[in-house]
Amino acid sequence: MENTRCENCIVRQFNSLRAMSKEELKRVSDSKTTKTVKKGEPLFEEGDKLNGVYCVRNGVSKLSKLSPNGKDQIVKLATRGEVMGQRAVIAEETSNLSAVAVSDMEVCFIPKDSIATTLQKNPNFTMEVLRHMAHDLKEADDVIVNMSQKTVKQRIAEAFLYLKNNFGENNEGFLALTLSREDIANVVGTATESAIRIISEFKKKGLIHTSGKQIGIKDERKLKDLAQGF
Amino acid sequence: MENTRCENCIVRQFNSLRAMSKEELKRVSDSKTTKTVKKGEPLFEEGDKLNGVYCVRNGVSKLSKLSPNGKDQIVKLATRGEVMGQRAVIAEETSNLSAVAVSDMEVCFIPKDSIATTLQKNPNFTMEVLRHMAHDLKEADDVIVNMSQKTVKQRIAEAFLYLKNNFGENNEGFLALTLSREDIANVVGTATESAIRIISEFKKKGLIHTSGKQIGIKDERKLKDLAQGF
DNA sequence: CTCAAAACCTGATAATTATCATAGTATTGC
DNA sequence: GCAATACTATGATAATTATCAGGTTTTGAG
Repeated sequence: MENTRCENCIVRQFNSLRAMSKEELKRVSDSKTTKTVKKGEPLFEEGDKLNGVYCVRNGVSKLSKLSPNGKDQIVKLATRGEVMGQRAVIAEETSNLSAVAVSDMEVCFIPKDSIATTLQKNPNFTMEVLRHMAHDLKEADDVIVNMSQKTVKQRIAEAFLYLKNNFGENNEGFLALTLSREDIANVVGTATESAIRIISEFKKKGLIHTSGKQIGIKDERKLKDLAQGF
Repeated sequence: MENTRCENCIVRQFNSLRAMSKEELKRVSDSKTTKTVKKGEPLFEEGDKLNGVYCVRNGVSKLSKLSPNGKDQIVKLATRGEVMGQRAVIAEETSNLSAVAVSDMEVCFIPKDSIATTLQKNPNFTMEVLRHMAHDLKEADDVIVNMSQKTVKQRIAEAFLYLKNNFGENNEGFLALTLSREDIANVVGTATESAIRIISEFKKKGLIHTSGKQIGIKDERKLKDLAQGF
């Protein structure tokens, strides 16, 4: 694998690393390692002590947490440009989430030392990280409200719209990110069978079209209305 | 109202203001204003532009978000030492949450300027804020999992345990923080009637005792088991 | 290619939760 | 003190969601 320098990495534009100085970036670049992770493989597990953060260059990872009843709740999908493990490294705690690739990925592992020293010395960088975390926190609040106040049907409609907005569609009109039915159920927090049933219903009503695992949005207007509760 | 100086305020130990220098603290103290807020009164509303943060000296506030179906979801209860509005001020966004007092409160309003300048100049303070936000984010993840994977019964059991652990009991063995049934329902994300029904059931089973609005924990062991799903 | 495992799908049923209706019980303002 | 108002409580019922059980289809390893 060619070892692209962080200085030239486009992905950096999307995350807090853009607030680093040339020298800081150089140090990060020298200490980082690039890995490929196949779909289905874990990056880290809940409870792991993380020695650094993972910057996503390509692909998507699900961040999930095991609930006492044995089900996995997907809390977030991390894509190109996102930095995973930041929270745990900053709080100096073990990870509260597991990360598993849902598509083939290319990630850069950045040891925590180079992050920690920059955090102490470059207030711009620290502020940038802070802003990102503030954004994540707001999103988490939104998820809490959705989970507790919307029906499964509404949440699934919303999930499809989210997938379209964040990962786009391929040239056949299907969502570019294909999740298994089980993963969809774990995003919205329901039983796999319930998710499948609602997907079938959406298909029957002409809101979506499917082909195997693939799902495409057919009537975005109606899906949006449904997500809002009409 | 006597205007206690931040320098001497014990509450400061619990939040990020403890990372401020003497001079910074002095500036904050000079610019802050102290307010009392009666139970039921709002501190700010969802969508408000906040010109500063609120540091809780006494009392408790609910932080909630209106869902499209018209129900209010309580996302967090902020108590002594907590700083409200931090997220919005840092992200330079309007507040995504409303804050309403659930008991009589005493809060200090700190204009954002004195916060912002300290954020830029004192990396220790920024890091401290970052650590607090990292903690909040983890808690939010936990709430998401609870909301989506646990039953209403489990969530109510958990809420009572949470109230005991975080706000304690009075000398008659009741939870020190008394919430209305509606607020309990809004914490847990269910209909008020459902919450009341389950509270009655818990009482009948000897898990709790009640007197008017007041609730006391009687069998903590069983409540814990229930919250875990046994 | 083949076949076993995994994923998907549907039906029947049970459990959970929301909604509506109604009545009792506190609280509060005048 | 009393009426208006808000809060608490419970029943009846409907809607939502989970679970179990069975198929079918897809996938991937050998």
